[in-house]
Amino acid sequence: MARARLDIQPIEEVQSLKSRTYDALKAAIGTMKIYDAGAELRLDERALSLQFGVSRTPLREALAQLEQEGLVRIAPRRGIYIVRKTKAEILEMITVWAALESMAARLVTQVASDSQIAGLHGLVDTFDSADIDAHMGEYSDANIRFHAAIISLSGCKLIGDITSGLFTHVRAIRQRTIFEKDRARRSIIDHKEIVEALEARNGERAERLVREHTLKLRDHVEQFVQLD
Amino acid sequence: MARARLDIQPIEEVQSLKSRTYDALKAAIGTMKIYDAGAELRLDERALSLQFGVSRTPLREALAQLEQEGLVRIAPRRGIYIVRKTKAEILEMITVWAALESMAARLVTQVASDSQIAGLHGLVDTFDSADIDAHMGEYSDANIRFHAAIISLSGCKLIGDITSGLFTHVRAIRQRTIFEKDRARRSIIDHKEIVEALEARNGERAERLVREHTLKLRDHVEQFVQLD
DNA sequence: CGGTGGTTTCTGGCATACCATATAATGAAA
DNA sequence: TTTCATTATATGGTATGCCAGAAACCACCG
Repeated sequence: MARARLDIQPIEEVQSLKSRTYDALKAAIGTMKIYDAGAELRLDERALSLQFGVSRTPLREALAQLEQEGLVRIAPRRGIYIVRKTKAEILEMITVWAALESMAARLVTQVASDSQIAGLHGLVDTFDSADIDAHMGEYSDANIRFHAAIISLSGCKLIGDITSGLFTHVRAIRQRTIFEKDRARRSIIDHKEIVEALEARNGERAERLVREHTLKLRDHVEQFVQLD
Repeated sequence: MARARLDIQPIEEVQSLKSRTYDALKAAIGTMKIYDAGAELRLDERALSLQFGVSRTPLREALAQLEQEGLVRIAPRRGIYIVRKTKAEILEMITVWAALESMAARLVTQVASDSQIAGLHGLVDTFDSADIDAHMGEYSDANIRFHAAIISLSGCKLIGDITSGLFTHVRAIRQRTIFEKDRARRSIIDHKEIVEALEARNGERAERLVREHTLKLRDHVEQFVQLD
């Protein structure tokens, strides 16, 4: 089977400066703590073009895309500002997330293979209510991957695209979300129920569980996260 | 009370060329029959900049936004092409639409006023199964407005934004969808049921009805619309 | 001391010129 | 006549300069 063959590497495709600037800017904004009090939300075209070492043209095209995506707001002759989402907007994003991921769960019961669904256990069973306290960080990652896995297994690329776009915005708020032990514990229970429903190919139930699970997060953020 | 005063008009805010070019391009692409056989999908920057009477810079920024939105694809040094969505992508869009509008329906039962919901009757009761045949065009419009109204009444701006983005793409396919009398007739029945569920403040039922209604469209497109 | 009008500066908007590469056209060699 | 290498051209990518509007600054006047 294994013949000697050329290991063809994809040609080193040097992306355009616009595209690379877009990625760099998006990453920079993503890691910035834009919700901190003294955060500098203003961007300076000329300064950025110096920092990135590119001219203003590709930079502006990248900014135009970020504006389209809702990450920055360009005020003509006044400045370019990183957009701070309001609490209401964050809540809307979580609501949309709930709608999309619950639909994804429904799709999973229709299109995913048994082995794919079984793979979800690896992201859930590892954690026990008992030792959650010590492994909160790991759990947080596994939590994200669990939801990403459901969306991925749904086979619907568009749901993945939209939710990843939402995640870009919500991520900034995430560091402000306090992960209480109790919430994590109940979250694990929810996840196990969701996996059960998926395995049973019960689309209605899986959809409902995912929706309610995410709407719990919505209510939690509404109640406990302060932004404005 | 009424003193003589200057009737101040808001200054006519001239939008930027980038923004106006964006709108013009989007409209132009939207009205173009891009799924017809001999459709010219290639765009020429220089030609467009002449037609619009603007330089390439704002035009390119507008194109960058349209690329972000998925309406065009920019191939470096090869050309700019209007994106033809595949059938699979269209189906995904309708699926996402179903997820979002069903969530919107749920929200309507929670936040909309009785009078707002009652207003939906105007978009439904007008049509009778009997005279659908004669007023297919009108019905088609009312149909769109009905769904838009639900999304609007949900109060969730984000759902509106995303669905309007989807509509931009689906609209192009719409002209290929044959509106059979039978589908329209059943569609009206569905709508009436949806309004009933909304009036009863039955979130679960409204959500399910809207989801199933839109998934019917999905199945119909999957079965009868040929694209590729 | 406060406010008003003018001036400077800062900042994004736009036009233009040039660059690099992909593709087409051309022509010479087999 | 066909093929392949060379050249020309077309097309998007990038850099740069100038423009106009907005904000900041400042000096003058009340």
